[in-house]
Order: sequence, then structure tokens, then C-alpha cells
Amino acid sequence: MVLVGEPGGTRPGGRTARVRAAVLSAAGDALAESGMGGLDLTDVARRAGVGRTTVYRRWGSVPALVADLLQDMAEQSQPRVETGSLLKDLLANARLVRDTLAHPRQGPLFKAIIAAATCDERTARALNRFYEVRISEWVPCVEQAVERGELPEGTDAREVVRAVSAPLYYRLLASGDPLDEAVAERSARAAVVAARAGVHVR
Amino acid sequence: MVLVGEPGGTRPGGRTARVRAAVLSAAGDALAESGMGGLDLTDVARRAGVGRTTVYRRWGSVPALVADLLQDMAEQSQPRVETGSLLKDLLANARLVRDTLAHPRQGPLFKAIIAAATCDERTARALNRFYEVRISEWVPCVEQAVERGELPEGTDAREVVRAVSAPLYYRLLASGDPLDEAVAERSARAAVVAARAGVHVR
DNA sequence: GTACTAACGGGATATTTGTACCATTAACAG
DNA sequence: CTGTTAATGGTACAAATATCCCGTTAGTAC
Repeated sequence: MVLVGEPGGTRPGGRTARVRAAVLSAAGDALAESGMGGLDLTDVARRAGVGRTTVYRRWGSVPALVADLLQDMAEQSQPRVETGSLLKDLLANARLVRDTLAHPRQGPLFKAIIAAATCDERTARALNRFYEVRISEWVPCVEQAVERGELPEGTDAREVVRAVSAPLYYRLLASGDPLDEAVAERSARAAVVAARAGVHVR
Repeated sequence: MVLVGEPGGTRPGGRTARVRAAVLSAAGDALAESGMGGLDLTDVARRAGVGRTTVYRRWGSVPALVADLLQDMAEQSQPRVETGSLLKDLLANARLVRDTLAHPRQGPLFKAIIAAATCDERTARALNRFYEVRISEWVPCVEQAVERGELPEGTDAREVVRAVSAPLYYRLLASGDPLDEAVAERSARAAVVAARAGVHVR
């Protein structure tokens, strides 16, 4: 677990970046297929067409690899919708999250990532940052609704956005109930109703 | 990974049960401390004062051990409160869940269990059953509220109960935001408001 | 209490997983 | 284009992890 001084920092040119991309991609595939339990770094190296030693040296452990994968994912920001109505905006968000978590590759991948985060503090922080970014993107929807007078003053926008995702993640990770379209609609509607009632006023 | 024909079935007397209890207890301790990543069965065996071979033979892997632990936990039912008011009932539920997840041993343990469930189908089913049981215990609160006319006819009681837990689990596993008392109150209040508005009508 | 055998426990063994070494490759500077 | 060296990749090695074997222990039946 001895962390080398961040390879790619002093010589970030072609090969290093190419290796990183190949390994992260292979790691994503492997995680989606076997989860973080059935994952060994040797297999990742083979899939990526990269030496075993390289993977062990640069990442060293599954959680560390996942942490890097997360940083990569956080950089690829997804565009936010703007419909002019809070309900429609949050419905769009709910459907986006639902589609991601119900996706045959993305769903298992997110499960595996969250599992890895429970094993390692560093990975957990990377995960928190990831959601920090994701949530921040949708905060303006809520803030605009406050400005329009749709929601009470002092509403905690982050809390409203979190409320939309929470039921979907609960199903994915805990209850195992199906992640259908109806769930997305309910979670968005519930968040709006609760926010209007002032539940999320600080 | 060859599963022997369920030890304890043909001879469930003293020792076998004692060994199981000791191992499950030790596994819980170890999981709470190191998470499911930093857990090895040899260590569990030592803590339990049991032979390494026994643990490998009866459970064979971390997820299988967790699955058994879950079955054990599901059997110890927790008493439900009855206050005569939907909000108070759900507040009690929210506080119970929050206290569990914020507990220095139980919180990490639940994290580890959920992580293990993402690695193994069998464990995932055990986890789903666990929440099936837990949720069912609180369903009557909501049904009584429907009977009292506090909530609209056709309200999906299970969905309301899930709505209370979801934000707490989301924090525990994904966002990493603190699990304070205020969060519990908000999630209960939000669930009530949404249910009253008919969001959870089938 | 005696016989029977499921289940356990310790040690030897096999397998899988992680590390150390060093020659080779290719990014970057001049 | 040429030299320098960060980074890679193969091989040999070490450590941890899982399985096998077999004598011992202790539930259960009679």
C-alpha cells in the first residue's frame, strides 16, 4: 500500500495516460461484472493489456483503483436539464439517476463502487466528492424555484436534491425492490411536496 | 466453496450452536472494526476461539458468513412503538434507524453487510429478507393512519416506511453527510407530508 | 454407561495474491 | 537527433489465503 509519488505527475504524456485509461476502463468492466469481491488486479491487468506489476505499483489495491476511477467519473459531468418547473426538473433528475442505477452495467458498477468505499477511507472521500459534484449541479433548479416563490425561503437546496436520489439508492443497495419508472416519479413528487411544506427549511 | 449439507441440521445440539454463535459474534465485531475488506476468516476463527478449519468448512467465504449473520439478526426482532399518531410513529422509526446507523459499532457493521451483499447473490437475498422483515414490522402504523383517515385510501404502506429509511441510508452509504437527529426528523416529516399528498397511492 | 458418528481442531499442503528486482521502452529536454 | 530517466513489464520470490488429511471431541441413541 506504499503510495508512489503520484505517477503521471512528473511525466503525464501519452503512455502513462493511455495505461491509466485502459486500466480504469477494464476495472469498470470487471467491477460491473463481478462486483468488488470477485475482482483481482491480475485480471484487470490482463483485460487492459498491461503488466501486472504496473497495476500493483500504481494503484496497489482494489479500493485505491476505485478511488481513481471515481475521480475520473466525477470529471465527466452530465448536462442538467432546465424546464422552468421544479417538478419537471426533479423528475428529469430522478429519471437520470434511475436510468443509471437500472442500467445493466452502471448499476452493478455503482454497487461495487459504494461497496469499495466502505472498505477504505480514501475511497469514501472520493465517493463523497463525487456526489458533492453531482448534487451541486442540480442545486440551481431548487434555488430558482425558491426565487420563483415555488418553495419557501431558506429551503436547503442540497437536501431537496438528495431527497430525490435517496429512495433510488435505498432500493439499489438495501431493499432490492425493482427500480422502475414509477419509483423515479414518486421520489421526485415526494421531494417537491415535502419541500413545498417547508420540511427542508434550515 | 463446496457447501456441506448445512451443519447443525442433523445434530443441532450444544456445541454446533455454540460455535455458530461465537463465530457470528466475532464476525460482527471484526466487520464493524475493519469492514468487509479487511476481514480474514483466520482472524474471525481466532477471535471466536474456534479452529480455522471449522470456519472455512461451515461458511467458506466472507459473504456466506455475512448471509448467516443476517439471518441471525433478522430473527432478533426489535419492538415497534405505537403512539396513535402517524408522525410520532414514523419519528420513532426514523430515530431508531438513525441511532442504529450512527452507532459506533452498528453503523460500520451495516455498511460492511451491505457491501458484502453486493458481492454475492445469496447474501443479497438475505439482506432483502432482513429489510422485508424490518419494514413489515412498521407497516401497521401506516395502515392504521389510513383507517383513521389520516392518509388517503390505497396508500402503499411499505413505500411510506421505506421513504423514512431511505435518506438515512443514502447518507450512510453515498453522500457521507452527518447522520444527526435533525435528519431523522426531516425524513419522518417528509414521508408523512408526501403520503398525505397521495404520492404513495398505488 | 456404551457405541456411534457428526462436527471440530491442528498441521501439512496447495493455491492464490502481492512484492522486489532489473532489463526495456518511450516521454520530455536541449 | 540524442541523452536522460520516468514508467513499464517480465520473472523470480515472498506472503497470505484456502483446502486436505486425519486424529480427537462431544452430541445423540440405545
